[in-house]
Amino acid sequence: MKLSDAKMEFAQTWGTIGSAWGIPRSMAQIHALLLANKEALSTEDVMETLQLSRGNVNSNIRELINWKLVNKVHKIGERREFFTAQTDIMGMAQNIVQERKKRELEPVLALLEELKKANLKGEKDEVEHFKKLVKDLDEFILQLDQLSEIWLRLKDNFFFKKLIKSMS
Amino acid sequence: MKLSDAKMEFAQTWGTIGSAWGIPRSMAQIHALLLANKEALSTEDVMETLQLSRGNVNSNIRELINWKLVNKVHKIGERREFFTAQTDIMGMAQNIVQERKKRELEPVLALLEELKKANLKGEKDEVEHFKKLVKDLDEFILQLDQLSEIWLRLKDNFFFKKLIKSMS
DNA sequence: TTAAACTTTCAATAATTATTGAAAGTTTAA
DNA sequence: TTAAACTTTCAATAATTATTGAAAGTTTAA
Repeated sequence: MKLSDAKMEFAQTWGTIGSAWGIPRSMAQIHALLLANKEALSTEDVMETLQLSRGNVNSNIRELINWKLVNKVHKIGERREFFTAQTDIMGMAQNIVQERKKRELEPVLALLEELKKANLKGEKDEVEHFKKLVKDLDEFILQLDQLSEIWLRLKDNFFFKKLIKSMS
Repeated sequence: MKLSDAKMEFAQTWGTIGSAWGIPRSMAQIHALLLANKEALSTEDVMETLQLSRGNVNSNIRELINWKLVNKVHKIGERREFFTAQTDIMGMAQNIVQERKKRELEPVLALLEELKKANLKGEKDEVEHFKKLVKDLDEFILQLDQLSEIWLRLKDNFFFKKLIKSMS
């Protein structure tokens, strides 16, 4: 199998998975392509390989940079910019989790806060049920936060890793 | 604030969050509505409250049942079926994780397996880089599995919870 | 059986989201 | 300065995904 074919297949699959998780297909593809290449690529390289338009590649790369998944690289003697993906996979996952937390967890927390404060008018049983739901969701999100702490530890704490394993 | 308004707002927000995570908006809305209601609701109830068509509500409820997030309820003396959401939030999260694992993790594993076996032809450095990527992703997925183990423990192991906390 | 009550399916359509690519903007070298 | 090299923007359009609702299917009670 040719390396370039392997790269393409990887980019394709990554794209499909990504779009199942609400990440734009071409953003995921570009990310995969940069992950798969040791050398930094230019916008033009990416356009050609993945058959995407300039605008698309340009804005998706910028978005990937926002997510801290991709870095700019300056090559001496070259005008245009090149890009590489963060190769530390655990760090990558960390960044994705952080970004999504910021984007999606915060609105939920705001809503829960509002609903907790509200003085709800309605049938007693139903009000109780709803209040419990809000409380449970709040606890749930707290646990998510705890879990992301563990995740951070797993990344670089070998002892902790072993501990987890031994408890399984 | 009227309880019914709180419910609607909750359903709306849940729908928005859901769709950011690749879950169809109306599926998430229906789920939220059922979560918010103590009493089981009929297809008709949901249609009316969320202003959705019969077909939409019907198939999304079936999908929610597939995900084990919603249960059928038979009311005596009633022909039609009623539905409630699983109220155990941790169990709910568990089910969501499991379902997505099945749907999206498995295809990645299959791809990685294939790429690991492949005899890649190409420039040495680049091949090495790519092989490392495949290996790293494999390890990463292993860790995700471990994490889901921890998640299971967090759900009902108070001691373990404390342990984690004490290490923070 | 039958017919009313209810559920499911699925082709047509609407709504949303991603993509294009030309034009405008910016940077650099000379 | 200028003009070539490069990047960014954004309105138009394409592609995808969700939704509708009527028709077909199924179940139940009598």
